[in-house]
Amino acid sequence: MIQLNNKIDSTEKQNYKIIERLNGVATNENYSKNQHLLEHGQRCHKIWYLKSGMVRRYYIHEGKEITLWLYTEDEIFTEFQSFSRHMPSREYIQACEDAEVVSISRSDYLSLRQNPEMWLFCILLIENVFLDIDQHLRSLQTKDAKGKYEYLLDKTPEIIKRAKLGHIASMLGISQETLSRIRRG
Amino acid sequence: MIQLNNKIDSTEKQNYKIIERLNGVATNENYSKNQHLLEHGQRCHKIWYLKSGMVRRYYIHEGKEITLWLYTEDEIFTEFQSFSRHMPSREYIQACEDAEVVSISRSDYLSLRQNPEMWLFCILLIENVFLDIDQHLRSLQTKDAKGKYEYLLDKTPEIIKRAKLGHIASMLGISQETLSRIRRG
DNA sequence: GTGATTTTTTGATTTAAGTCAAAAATATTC
DNA sequence: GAATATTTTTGACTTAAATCAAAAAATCAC
Repeated sequence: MIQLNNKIDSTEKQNYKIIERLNGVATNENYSKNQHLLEHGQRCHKIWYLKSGMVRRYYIHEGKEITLWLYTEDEIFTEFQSFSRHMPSREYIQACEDAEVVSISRSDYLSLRQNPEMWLFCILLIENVFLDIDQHLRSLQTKDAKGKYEYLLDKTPEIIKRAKLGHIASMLGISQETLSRIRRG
Repeated sequence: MIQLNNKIDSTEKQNYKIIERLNGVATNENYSKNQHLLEHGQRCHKIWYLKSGMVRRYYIHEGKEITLWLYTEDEIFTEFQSFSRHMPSREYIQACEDAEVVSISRSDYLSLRQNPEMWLFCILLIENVFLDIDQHLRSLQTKDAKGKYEYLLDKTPEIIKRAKLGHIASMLGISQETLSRIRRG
Protein backbone atom coordinates (compact mmCIF):
# COMPACT_ATOMS: atom_id res chain seq x y z
CA MET A 1 0.00 0.00 0.00
CA ILE A 2 1.33 3.34 -1.06
CA GLN A 3 0.84 6.00 1.63
CA LEU A 4 2.89 9.02 0.57
CA ASN A 5 2.59 10.55 4.02
CA ASN A 6 5.46 12.90 3.51
CA LYS A 7 4.89 13.70 -0.16
CA ILE A 8 1.33 14.83 -0.54
CA ASP A 9 -1.38 15.45 1.98
CA SER A 10 -3.37 12.22 1.77
CA THR A 11 -6.32 13.63 3.70
CA GLU A 12 -7.17 15.84 0.72
CA LYS A 13 -9.92 14.32 -1.40
CA GLN A 14 -8.13 14.78 -4.70
CA ASN A 15 -4.93 13.26 -3.35
CA TYR A 16 -6.80 10.36 -1.88
CA LYS A 17 -8.06 9.53 -5.37
CA ILE A 18 -4.54 9.67 -6.75
CA ILE A 19 -3.26 7.28 -4.13
CA GLU A 20 -6.18 4.96 -4.78
CA ARG A 21 -5.40 4.87 -8.50
CA LEU A 22 -1.75 4.20 -7.82
CA ASN A 23 -2.57 1.37 -5.47
CA GLY A 24 -4.84 -0.09 -8.11
CA VAL A 25 -1.84 -0.90 -10.29
CA ALA A 26 0.75 -1.43 -7.55
CA THR A 27 2.59 -4.69 -6.90
CA ASN A 28 4.34 -5.70 -3.68
CA GLU A 29 7.96 -6.77 -3.92
CA ASN A 30 10.53 -7.82 -1.36
CA TYR A 31 14.28 -7.57 -1.66
CA SER A 32 16.86 -8.87 0.71
CA LYS A 33 19.94 -6.96 1.72
CA ASN A 34 22.44 -6.43 -1.13
CA GLN A 35 19.97 -7.65 -3.75
CA HIS A 36 19.65 -5.47 -6.84
CA LEU A 37 16.39 -3.92 -8.00
CA LEU A 38 18.10 -2.71 -11.17
CA GLU A 39 21.41 -3.56 -12.80
CA HIS A 40 23.60 -1.45 -15.06
CA GLY A 41 22.55 -1.95 -18.68
CA GLN A 42 18.98 -2.99 -17.91
CA ARG A 43 16.07 -0.84 -18.92
CA CYS A 44 14.27 0.52 -15.87
CA HIS A 45 10.56 -0.03 -16.37
CA LYS A 46 9.34 0.55 -12.84
CA ILE A 47 8.82 3.25 -10.27
CA TRP A 48 9.20 2.09 -6.70
CA TYR A 49 7.74 3.23 -3.43
CA LEU A 50 9.71 2.18 -0.36
CA LYS A 51 7.63 0.82 2.52
CA SER A 52 10.50 -0.30 4.72
CA GLY A 53 14.26 -0.71 4.58
CA MET A 54 16.84 1.31 2.69
CA VAL A 55 17.74 1.52 -0.97
CA ARG A 56 20.78 2.93 -2.73
CA ARG A 57 21.35 4.23 -6.25
CA TYR A 58 25.00 4.06 -7.38
CA TYR A 59 27.27 3.79 -10.39
CA ILE A 60 30.76 2.50 -10.97
CA HIS A 61 33.52 4.94 -11.82
CA GLU A 62 37.09 3.72 -12.30
CA GLY A 63 36.29 0.55 -10.40
CA LYS A 64 34.73 2.35 -7.44
CA GLU A 65 31.10 2.46 -6.43
CA ILE A 66 29.83 6.04 -6.27
CA THR A 67 26.57 6.47 -4.39
CA LEU A 68 24.15 8.88 -5.99
CA TRP A 69 21.34 8.74 -3.49
CA LEU A 70 19.91 6.81 -0.54
CA TYR A 71 16.22 6.30 0.16
CA THR A 72 14.27 5.29 3.26
CA GLU A 73 10.65 4.70 4.26
CA ASP A 74 7.88 6.53 2.39
CA GLU A 75 10.06 7.63 -0.51
CA ILE A 76 9.63 7.19 -4.23
CA PHE A 77 12.56 6.35 -6.48
CA THR A 78 13.50 5.14 -9.95
CA GLU A 79 16.35 5.48 -12.45
CA PHE A 80 14.64 8.42 -13.98
CA GLN A 81 16.58 8.72 -17.21
CA SER A 82 16.29 5.07 -18.07
CA PHE A 83 12.63 5.06 -17.09
CA SER A 84 11.61 8.15 -19.01
CA ARG A 85 13.73 7.63 -22.14
CA HIS A 86 13.49 3.87 -22.07
CA MET A 87 17.28 3.65 -22.28
CA PRO A 88 19.67 1.16 -20.66
CA SER A 89 20.45 2.25 -17.13
CA ARG A 90 23.87 3.69 -16.32
CA GLU A 91 23.40 2.95 -12.68
CA TYR A 92 22.46 0.25 -10.19
CA ILE A 93 19.69 0.24 -7.62
CA GLN A 94 20.31 -1.98 -4.63
CA ALA A 95 18.66 -2.76 -1.32
CA CYS A 96 21.18 -1.89 1.39
CA GLU A 97 18.80 -3.20 4.03
CA ASP A 98 16.04 -5.78 3.54
CA ALA A 99 13.40 -3.77 1.71
CA GLU A 100 9.66 -3.96 1.21
CA VAL A 101 8.68 -1.97 -1.84
CA VAL A 102 5.67 -1.37 -4.04
CA SER A 103 6.28 -1.11 -7.76
CA ILE A 104 4.34 0.52 -10.57
CA SER A 105 5.18 -0.50 -14.10
CA ARG A 106 6.09 1.98 -16.79
CA SER A 107 3.09 1.04 -18.91
CA ASP A 108 0.68 1.51 -16.01
CA TYR A 109 2.36 4.78 -15.18
CA LEU A 110 2.02 6.00 -18.77
CA SER A 111 -1.65 5.12 -19.00
CA LEU A 112 -2.39 6.68 -15.61
CA ARG A 113 -0.63 9.79 -16.82
CA GLN A 114 -3.27 10.29 -19.53
CA ASN A 115 -5.57 11.30 -16.74
CA PRO A 116 -5.25 15.01 -15.79
CA GLU A 117 -5.88 14.30 -12.14
CA MET A 118 -2.64 12.30 -12.15
CA TRP A 119 -0.53 15.18 -13.35
CA LEU A 120 -0.02 16.53 -9.89
CA PHE A 121 1.54 13.26 -8.90
CA CYS A 122 3.77 13.11 -12.00
CA ILE A 123 4.93 16.64 -11.44
CA LEU A 124 5.59 15.98 -7.77
CA LEU A 125 7.57 12.91 -8.66
CA ILE A 126 9.85 14.65 -11.10
CA GLU A 127 10.15 17.74 -8.95
CA ASN A 128 11.28 15.75 -5.96
CA VAL A 129 13.96 14.09 -8.00
CA PHE A 130 15.03 17.47 -9.26
CA LEU A 131 14.89 19.29 -5.94
CA ASP A 132 17.10 16.73 -4.25
CA ILE A 133 19.74 16.78 -6.93
CA ASP A 134 19.73 20.56 -7.17
CA GLN A 135 20.33 21.08 -3.46
CA HIS A 136 22.95 18.37 -3.45
CA LEU A 137 24.74 20.07 -6.34
CA ARG A 138 24.87 23.39 -4.52
CA SER A 139 26.22 21.66 -1.46
CA LEU A 140 28.98 19.97 -3.46
CA GLN A 141 29.76 23.25 -5.23
CA THR A 142 30.20 25.41 -2.15
CA LYS A 143 30.89 23.42 0.99
CA ASP A 144 34.01 21.76 2.37
CA ALA A 145 33.97 18.13 3.50
CA LYS A 146 32.61 18.94 6.96
CA GLY A 147 29.99 21.29 5.55
CA LYS A 148 28.79 18.67 3.10
CA TYR A 149 28.41 16.14 5.87
CA GLU A 150 26.61 18.52 8.19
CA TYR A 151 24.26 19.52 5.42
CA LEU A 152 23.31 15.90 4.78
CA LEU A 153 23.06 15.18 8.50
CA ASP A 154 20.61 18.02 8.85
CA LYS A 155 18.62 17.07 5.78
CA THR A 156 18.45 13.30 6.13
CA PRO A 157 19.47 12.30 9.67
CA GLU A 158 17.81 8.90 9.34
CA ILE A 159 19.91 7.95 6.32
CA ILE A 160 23.10 9.16 7.97
CA LYS A 161 22.34 7.04 11.01
CA ARG A 162 21.73 3.84 9.08
CA ALA A 163 23.85 3.95 5.93
CA LYS A 164 27.39 2.65 5.64
CA LEU A 165 30.20 5.14 5.99
CA GLY A 166 31.59 4.41 2.53
CA HIS A 167 28.22 4.94 0.89
CA ILE A 168 27.74 8.29 2.54
CA ALA A 169 31.30 9.38 1.76
CA SER A 170 31.08 8.65 -1.96
CA MET A 171 27.74 10.41 -2.12
CA LEU A 172 29.42 13.50 -0.69
CA GLY A 173 32.42 13.17 -2.98
CA ILE A 174 34.87 12.72 -0.09
CA SER A 175 37.01 9.78 1.08
CA GLN A 176 35.73 7.49 3.76
CA GLU A 177 38.74 8.18 5.97
CA THR A 178 37.97 11.89 5.87
CA LEU A 179 34.35 11.21 6.80
CA SER A 180 35.45 9.00 9.69
CA ARG A 181 37.65 11.83 10.99
CA ILE A 182 34.85 14.37 10.63
CA ARG A 183 32.60 12.14 12.70
CA ARG A 184 35.17 11.77 15.43
CA GLY A 185 35.07 15.56 15.64
CA MET B 1 11.03 32.75 -33.46
CA ILE B 2 11.72 29.57 -31.57
CA GLN B 3 13.63 27.03 -33.66
CA LEU B 4 14.77 24.30 -31.28
CA ASN B 5 17.21 22.96 -33.86
CA ASN B 6 19.22 21.02 -31.35
CA LYS B 7 16.40 19.92 -29.11
CA ILE B 8 13.80 18.26 -31.28
CA ASP B 9 13.75 17.36 -34.95
CA SER B 10 11.78 20.27 -36.37
CA THR B 11 11.24 18.62 -39.74
CA GLU B 12 8.88 16.14 -38.09
CA LYS B 13 5.26 17.11 -38.62
CA GLN B 14 4.24 16.71 -34.99
CA ASN B 15 7.18 18.72 -33.76
CA TYR B 16 6.50 21.43 -36.27
CA LYS B 17 3.04 21.85 -34.73
CA ILE B 18 4.55 22.16 -31.28
CA ILE B 19 6.93 24.85 -32.37
CA GLU B 20 4.11 26.68 -34.12
CA ARG B 21 2.03 26.66 -30.94
CA LEU B 22 4.94 27.90 -28.90
CA ASN B 23 5.62 30.72 -31.32
CA GLY B 24 1.94 31.67 -31.15
CA VAL B 25 2.41 32.77 -27.54
CA ALA B 26 6.05 33.86 -27.72
CA THR B 27 7.31 37.39 -27.09
CA ASN B 28 10.65 38.81 -28.22
CA GLU B 29 12.87 40.40 -25.58
CA ASN B 30 16.29 41.96 -25.67
CA TYR B 31 18.74 42.25 -22.81
CA SER B 32 22.03 44.06 -22.78
CA LYS B 33 25.15 42.66 -21.21
CA ASN B 34 24.98 42.36 -17.40
CA GLN B 35 21.24 43.05 -17.35
CA HIS B 36 19.17 40.68 -15.22
CA LEU B 37 16.29 38.60 -16.58
CA LEU B 38 15.44 37.47 -13.07
CA GLU B 39 16.48 38.72 -9.64
CA HIS B 40 16.74 36.83 -6.37
CA GLY B 41 13.40 36.95 -4.57
CA GLN B 42 11.29 37.50 -7.68
CA ARG B 43 8.86 34.89 -8.86
CA CYS B 44 9.93 33.46 -12.19
CA HIS B 45 6.92 33.45 -14.48
CA LYS B 46 8.64 32.88 -17.80
CA ILE B 47 10.46 30.28 -19.81
CA TRP B 48 13.06 31.67 -22.16
CA TYR B 49 14.49 30.53 -25.44
CA LEU B 50 17.87 32.02 -26.31
CA LYS B 51 18.25 33.22 -29.90
CA SER B 52 21.64 34.87 -29.53
CA GLY B 53 24.09 35.82 -26.81
CA MET B 54 24.87 34.11 -23.54
CA VAL B 55 22.95 33.84 -20.28
CA ARG B 56 24.04 32.79 -16.82
CA ARG B 57 22.16 31.40 -13.83
CA TYR B 58 23.89 32.04 -10.48
CA TYR B 59 23.33 32.45 -6.78
CA ILE B 60 25.18 34.22 -3.99
CA HIS B 61 26.85 32.16 -1.29
CA GLU B 62 28.85 33.86 1.46
CA GLY B 63 29.17 36.97 -0.64
CA LYS B 64 30.41 35.16 -3.72
CA GLU B 65 28.60 34.56 -6.99
CA ILE B 66 28.33 30.85 -7.76
CA THR B 67 27.45 30.06 -11.35
CA LEU B 68 24.96 27.23 -11.75
CA TRP B 69 24.75 27.10 -15.51
CA LEU B 70 25.54 28.96 -18.73
CA TYR B 71 23.39 28.95 -21.85
CA THR B 72 24.04 29.83 -25.48
CA GLU B 73 22.12 29.94 -28.77
CA ASP B 74 19.15 27.62 -29.26
CA GLU B 75 18.81 26.69 -25.60
CA ILE B 76 15.82 26.86 -23.28
CA PHE B 77 16.18 28.00 -19.69
CA THR B 78 14.22 29.13 -16.65
CA GLU B 79 14.50 29.06 -12.86
CA PHE B 80 12.65 25.82 -12.76
CA GLN B 81 11.79 25.64 -9.09
CA SER B 82 10.46 29.14 -8.93
CA PHE B 83 8.60 28.67 -12.20
CA SER B 84 6.97 25.37 -11.33
CA ARG B 85 6.19 26.00 -7.67
CA HIS B 86 5.53 29.70 -8.12
CA MET B 87 8.00 30.45 -5.33
CA PRO B 88 10.45 33.35 -4.97
CA SER B 89 13.63 32.60 -6.85
CA ARG B 90 16.77 31.73 -4.93
CA GLU B 91 18.92 32.60 -7.90
CA TYR B 92 19.61 35.26 -10.51
CA ILE B 93 19.47 35.00 -14.27
CA GLN B 94 21.69 37.46 -16.11
CA ALA B 95 22.74 38.17 -19.68
CA CYS B 96 26.52 37.86 -19.78
CA GLU B 97 26.52 38.95 -23.42
CA ASP B 98 23.88 41.04 -25.18
CA ALA B 99 21.05 38.57 -25.57
CA GLU B 100 18.06 38.16 -27.86
CA VAL B 101 15.52 35.88 -26.24
CA VAL B 102 11.96 34.72 -26.75
CA SER B 103 9.82 34.34 -23.67
CA ILE B 104 6.73 32.29 -22.93
CA SER B 105 4.69 33.22 -19.89
CA ARG B 106 3.81 30.75 -17.18
CA SER B 107 0.09 31.12 -17.83
CA ASP B 108 0.52 30.46 -21.55
CA TYR B 109 2.74 27.53 -20.76
CA LEU B 110 0.16 26.08 -18.37
CA SER B 111 -2.69 26.39 -20.84
CA LEU B 112 -0.60 24.93 -23.66
CA ARG B 113 0.23 22.06 -21.37
CA GLN B 114 -3.44 21.03 -21.26
CA ASN B 115 -2.94 19.82 -24.80
CA PRO B 116 -1.52 16.28 -25.01
CA GLU B 117 0.52 17.09 -28.09
CA MET B 118 2.48 19.55 -25.96
CA TRP B 119 3.51 16.94 -23.43
CA LEU B 120 6.50 15.91 -25.46
CA PHE B 121 7.79 19.43 -25.24
CA CYS B 122 7.16 19.70 -21.50
CA ILE B 123 8.89 16.42 -20.90
CA LEU B 124 11.83 17.44 -23.06
CA LEU B 125 12.11 20.69 -21.20
CA ILE B 126 12.24 19.13 -17.78
CA GLU B 127 14.43 16.27 -18.92
CA ASN B 128 17.01 18.61 -20.36
CA VAL B 129 17.20 20.49 -17.11
CA PHE B 130 17.57 17.22 -15.29
CA LEU B 131 20.07 15.62 -17.64
CA ASP B 132 22.42 18.57 -17.41
CA ILE B 133 22.38 18.73 -13.67
CA ASP B 134 22.76 14.97 -13.30
CA GLN B 135 25.86 14.80 -15.47
CA HIS B 136 27.29 17.84 -13.78
CA LEU B 137 26.75 16.23 -10.38
CA ARG B 138 28.60 13.09 -11.40
CA SER B 139 31.44 15.19 -12.72
CA LEU B 140 31.72 17.13 -9.46
CA GLN B 141 31.49 13.91 -7.46
CA THR B 142 34.27 12.02 -9.21
CA LYS B 143 36.67 14.28 -11.08
CA ASP B 144 39.57 16.46 -9.96
CA ALA B 145 39.82 20.11 -11.04
CA LYS B 146 41.42 19.28 -14.39
CA GLY B 147 38.95 16.50 -15.09
CA LYS B 148 36.00 18.77 -14.34
CA TYR B 149 37.32 21.37 -16.74
CA GLU B 150 38.03 18.89 -19.51
CA TYR B 151 34.59 17.41 -19.13
CA LEU B 152 32.97 20.80 -19.56
CA LEU B 153 35.30 21.69 -22.42
CA ASP B 154 34.23 18.55 -24.20
CA LYS B 155 30.56 19.02 -23.47
CA THR B 156 30.13 22.75 -24.08
CA PRO B 157 33.19 24.08 -25.95
CA GLU B 158 31.31 27.17 -27.09
CA ILE B 159 30.53 28.21 -23.54
CA ILE B 160 34.08 27.61 -22.39
CA LYS B 161 35.37 29.75 -25.21
CA ARG B 162 33.12 32.71 -24.49
CA ALA B 163 32.42 32.72 -20.75
CA LYS B 164 34.50 34.52 -18.14
CA LEU B 165 37.06 32.49 -16.27
CA GLY B 166 35.52 33.23 -12.88
CA HIS B 167 32.08 32.13 -14.04
CA ILE B 168 33.38 28.82 -15.33
CA ALA B 169 35.49 28.23 -12.22
CA SER B 170 32.61 28.72 -9.77
CA MET B 171 30.41 26.47 -11.89
CA LEU B 172 33.04 23.75 -11.53
CA GLY B 173 33.50 24.41 -7.83
CA ILE B 174 37.16 25.37 -8.19
CA SER B 175 39.05 28.65 -7.71
CA GLN B 176 39.70 30.87 -10.67
CA GLU B 177 43.46 30.75 -10.09
CA THR B 178 43.38 26.97 -10.33
CA LEU B 179 41.40 27.16 -13.56
CA SER B 180 43.88 29.66 -15.00
CA ARG B 181 46.73 27.27 -14.20
CA ILE B 182 44.89 24.33 -15.72
CA ARG B 183 44.43 26.29 -18.92
CA ARG B 184 48.09 27.20 -19.08
CA GLY B 185 48.70 23.45 -19.08
C1' DG C 1 43.57 56.73 -28.08
C1' DT C 2 44.20 57.42 -23.21
C1' DG C 3 43.06 56.45 -18.63
C1' DA C 4 40.27 53.63 -15.64
C1' DT C 5 38.29 49.44 -14.55
C1' DT C 6 37.94 44.65 -14.78
C1' DT C 7 39.79 40.20 -15.68
C1' DT C 8 43.46 36.95 -15.94
C1' DT C 9 47.90 35.28 -14.77
C1' DT C 10 51.72 34.30 -11.84
C1' DG C 11 54.28 33.38 -7.51
C1' DA C 12 54.69 32.05 -2.68
C1' DT C 13 52.57 29.87 0.99
C1' DT C 14 49.08 27.33 3.56
C1' DT C 15 45.61 24.05 4.21
C1' DA C 16 42.29 20.57 3.43
C1' DA C 17 41.73 16.34 2.08
C1' DG C 18 43.55 12.22 -0.42
C1' DT C 19 46.32 7.92 -0.24
C1' DC C 20 48.39 3.93 1.67
C1' DA C 21 48.79 0.68 5.22
C1' DA C 22 47.61 -1.50 9.27
C1' DA C 23 44.92 -2.06 13.54
C1' DA C 24 40.49 -2.11 15.83
C1' DA C 25 35.77 -2.82 15.84
C1' DT C 26 31.58 -4.89 13.92
C1' DA C 27 28.94 -8.00 11.53
C1' DT C 28 28.23 -12.48 9.30
C1' DT C 29 28.48 -17.44 8.64
C1' DC C 30 28.75 -22.06 9.77
C1' DG D 1 30.47 -18.88 19.80
C1' DA D 2 34.60 -19.31 17.23
C1' DA D 3 36.23 -18.14 12.76
C1' DT D 4 35.86 -15.30 8.76
C1' DA D 5 34.78 -11.41 6.40
C1' DT D 6 33.58 -6.69 6.28
C1' DT D 7 33.63 -2.06 7.91
C1' DT D 8 35.53 1.67 10.47
C1' DT D 9 39.22 4.02 12.67
C1' DT D 10 43.80 5.66 13.20
C1' DG D 11 48.50 7.21 11.89
C1' DA D 12 52.01 8.93 8.74
C1' DC D 13 52.74 11.02 4.64
C1' DT D 14 51.70 13.23 0.14
C1' DT D 15 49.29 15.99 -2.94
C1' DA D 16 45.90 18.92 -5.00
C1' DA D 17 43.99 22.93 -4.68
C1' DA D 18 42.87 27.19 -1.82
C1' DT D 19 44.37 31.67 -0.37
C1' DC D 20 46.69 36.00 -0.50
C1' DA D 21 48.99 39.45 -2.97
C1' DA D 22 50.62 41.69 -6.83
C1' DA D 23 51.72 42.08 -11.79
C1' DA D 24 50.17 41.68 -16.50
C1' DA D 25 46.71 41.75 -19.89
C1' DA D 26 42.41 42.80 -21.71
C1' DT D 27 38.26 45.50 -21.91
C1' DC D 28 35.50 49.54 -21.36
C1' DA D 29 34.24 54.48 -21.18
C1' DC D 30 34.86 58.98 -22.49
